[in-house]
Amino acid sequence: MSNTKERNEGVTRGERTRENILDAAESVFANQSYAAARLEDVAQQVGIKRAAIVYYFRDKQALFEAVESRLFLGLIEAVSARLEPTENHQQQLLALIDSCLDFMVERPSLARLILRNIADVYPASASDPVQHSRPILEFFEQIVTAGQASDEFGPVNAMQLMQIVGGGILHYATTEQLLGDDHRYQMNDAETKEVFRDLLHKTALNLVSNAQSQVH
Amino acid sequence: MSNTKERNEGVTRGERTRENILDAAESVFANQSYAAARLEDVAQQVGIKRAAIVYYFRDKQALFEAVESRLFLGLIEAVSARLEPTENHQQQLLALIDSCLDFMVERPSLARLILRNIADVYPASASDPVQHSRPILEFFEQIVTAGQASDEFGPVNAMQLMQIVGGGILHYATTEQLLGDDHRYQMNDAETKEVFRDLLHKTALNLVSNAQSQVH
DNA sequence: TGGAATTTACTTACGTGCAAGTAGAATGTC
DNA sequence: GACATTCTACTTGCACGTAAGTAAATTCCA
Repeated sequence: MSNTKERNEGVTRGERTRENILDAAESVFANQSYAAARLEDVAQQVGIKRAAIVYYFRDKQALFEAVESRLFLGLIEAVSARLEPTENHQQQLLALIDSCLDFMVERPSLARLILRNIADVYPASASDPVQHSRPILEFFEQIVTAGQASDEFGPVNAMQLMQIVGGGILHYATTEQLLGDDHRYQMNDAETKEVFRDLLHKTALNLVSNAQSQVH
Repeated sequence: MSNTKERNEGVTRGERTRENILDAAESVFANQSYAAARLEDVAQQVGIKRAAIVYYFRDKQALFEAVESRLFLGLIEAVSARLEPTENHQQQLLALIDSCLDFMVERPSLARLILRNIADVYPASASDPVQHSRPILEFFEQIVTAGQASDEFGPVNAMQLMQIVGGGILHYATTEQLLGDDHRYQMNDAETKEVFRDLLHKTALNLVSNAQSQVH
């Protein structure tokens, strides 16, 4: 009753192994490119032999896609849960930003996969490189469009706004160890994260505001 | 006189080949990860055999680092040229942003390499993943710090500001073909680029402004 | 209920292909 | 003719995929 092994109701050993493989593969595929990632490392992290992976996933490609799907589904679920439709488009926009930020900070593997998908002209996954991101893009666009229709937002280009806000989130979630000893931060630290969240909010609200640009 | 081949004053055949290899390698390394990139493709683009590459670059690694250095040096040069020191930190900040945006749009290969460097926990290049980016980071930080010292800027975190602005630039320069048929844009199109530049300016100025955050 | 049949969950071992690297020959150029 | 440049032909090694084997768990059935 006390330890985890005994209270996994109806979860077979195989199902656990499968999850373990996915977890390991997530970190392996996040930390290096698809081509550089080795199934040997995945197996080693799980504590099984490489060939055993094939028992659960047809090949490297299938494993990768399973990892990708699981991550994106998690994101979409997390975002949807926080997007209870409101009349207030401003709050929806901020909720979308918040949920993305929180999820990426929680599972930076996804941020890394997305960076790679963007950088790769021939992505590791399927033919359509944004098939998984699309729902998020659409959330974003719908909110902005709706906000503009109700005259709550000014005429900003939704995709450009997303490039700035989304770019910020992705980089916040991936450059933790990268900025040199003097600027290293902990993306998970509550204080740090809230400061960054405020910057994102400020940016988003400023860019969708109806006020005339102060530039020029 | 008219074509480029004829007016390379004192540039030997070998030097031209070397440049051609670098050009080809730049596109090959930009479009896919280091591990996925094939020297065969580089050679083919140049119109030589793979072994000939070795005559100029010791191995794949050396070629990659040459490509990386050339790109970063180009950026640093372009940025420096536009950063004539002024009293006005605000204009310096905008000049830095402008020069980065222009360079990335001109040579999106660099943007892709940077995205990979960020995503990779074990980057393709040397041990220090930001060795090449550092000068830019420092420009950025110095400008913000100086602006704050002179009370021109408010107390924003320089690195977080950079994550947002820099993230925006990198994504603008790399997602041209990615946003689906409905949102495809041309990053080089003057009009489109100016609109995006304004968003970046607006964002940067808003975030460094002394005004109290409107959020909360 | 206990032994046989079957399935689950792996391991060991091998084949295969691809891309990098290497050596030396051939060709071009001044 | 000598040096620079490029090619042909080969070796090496790695990582994937695949096939065959096995122990332990589960199910079947008299």
